[in-house]
Amino acid sequence: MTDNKDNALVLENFLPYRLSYLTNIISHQLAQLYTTQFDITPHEWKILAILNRYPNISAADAGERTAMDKVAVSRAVKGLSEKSLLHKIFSREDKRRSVLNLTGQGTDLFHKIAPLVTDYENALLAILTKQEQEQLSQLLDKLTHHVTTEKS
Amino acid sequence: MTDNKDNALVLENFLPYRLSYLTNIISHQLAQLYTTQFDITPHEWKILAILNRYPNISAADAGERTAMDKVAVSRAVKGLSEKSLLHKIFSREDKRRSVLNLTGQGTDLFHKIAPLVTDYENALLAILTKQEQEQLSQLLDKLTHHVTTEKS
DNA sequence: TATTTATAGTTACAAATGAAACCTGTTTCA
DNA sequence: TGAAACAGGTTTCATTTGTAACTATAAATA
Repeated sequence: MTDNKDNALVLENFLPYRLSYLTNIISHQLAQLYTTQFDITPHEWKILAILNRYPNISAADAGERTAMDKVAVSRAVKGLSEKSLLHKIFSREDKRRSVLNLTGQGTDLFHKIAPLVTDYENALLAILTKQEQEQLSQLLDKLTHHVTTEKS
Repeated sequence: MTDNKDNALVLENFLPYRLSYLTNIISHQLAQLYTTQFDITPHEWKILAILNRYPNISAADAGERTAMDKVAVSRAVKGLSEKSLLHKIFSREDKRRSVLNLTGQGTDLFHKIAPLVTDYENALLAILTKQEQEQLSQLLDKLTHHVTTEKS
């Protein structure tokens, strides 16, 4: 597969670059939606969202589901906890393992932010046809599956 | 089991999240390809690639083409320069403006790294049909155009 | 049981990043 | 002209992030 003449590498046509360019803009715009109005970081928002969806999970579980590393999770949990947005205890069966839950305030905040980000997503999707949305979803699945299962 | 009546925000279905997840993995794998073997950062690699393609451009031009901010460009240029991979002069017409070029060593390094990253891209694309590759390209264009023209 | 190995989470330190201040040189325009 | 505004690039400083070391539990094994 190394049959390329390598000056075929043109950054603006290069798939990883194009993906990264798009993603960075979207992530930044999305973060703007809540960092400006609410005192919460993107990492904290992820944890807030995953705990709304899956209560009672551990920090490790949350990291698994959000693809965040454990240090980032630990810091986000600490931040949310200090703002009284989540409640942490340790499991009685396994005292190493945390059990995380949103507080009432945390749930309230989630419900304030969620419409903002879903509106943003909807605006994005609205420029695609139903068929294109489906294509995009399948392409992302296919690529994600590839890069997560392939080993170097 | 999935009690999510309040709204539709489910992280694992959320387009910006899925995009970001995929992109982060790809960026990381890609960086591994050259950071382990060569003493060069991702920012430096971007500048190396863009200068191979467009010699004699300024730092501002390079930033424009790579979507890097000027501080990141400045540091990458400094790093490459210290490794004798690029040569910087200032324009005679406008002494503020830099004129950047790869050195012989810089060009050599580019030609070592380029096949690695294009092979990676090809392996990614190989799991898609020609038609899917075309779809992906069009979808990225459409989304990118939308998020860059819409004012935030 | 005692010893080692592994897991969950935190902390410490170093490197990367971003925002703003800071040159220096160029343009604008009264 | 000459002050003000602007543009290209660099530096500074505070924040974020990632890697590795560390604490404490739990599981494996011998």
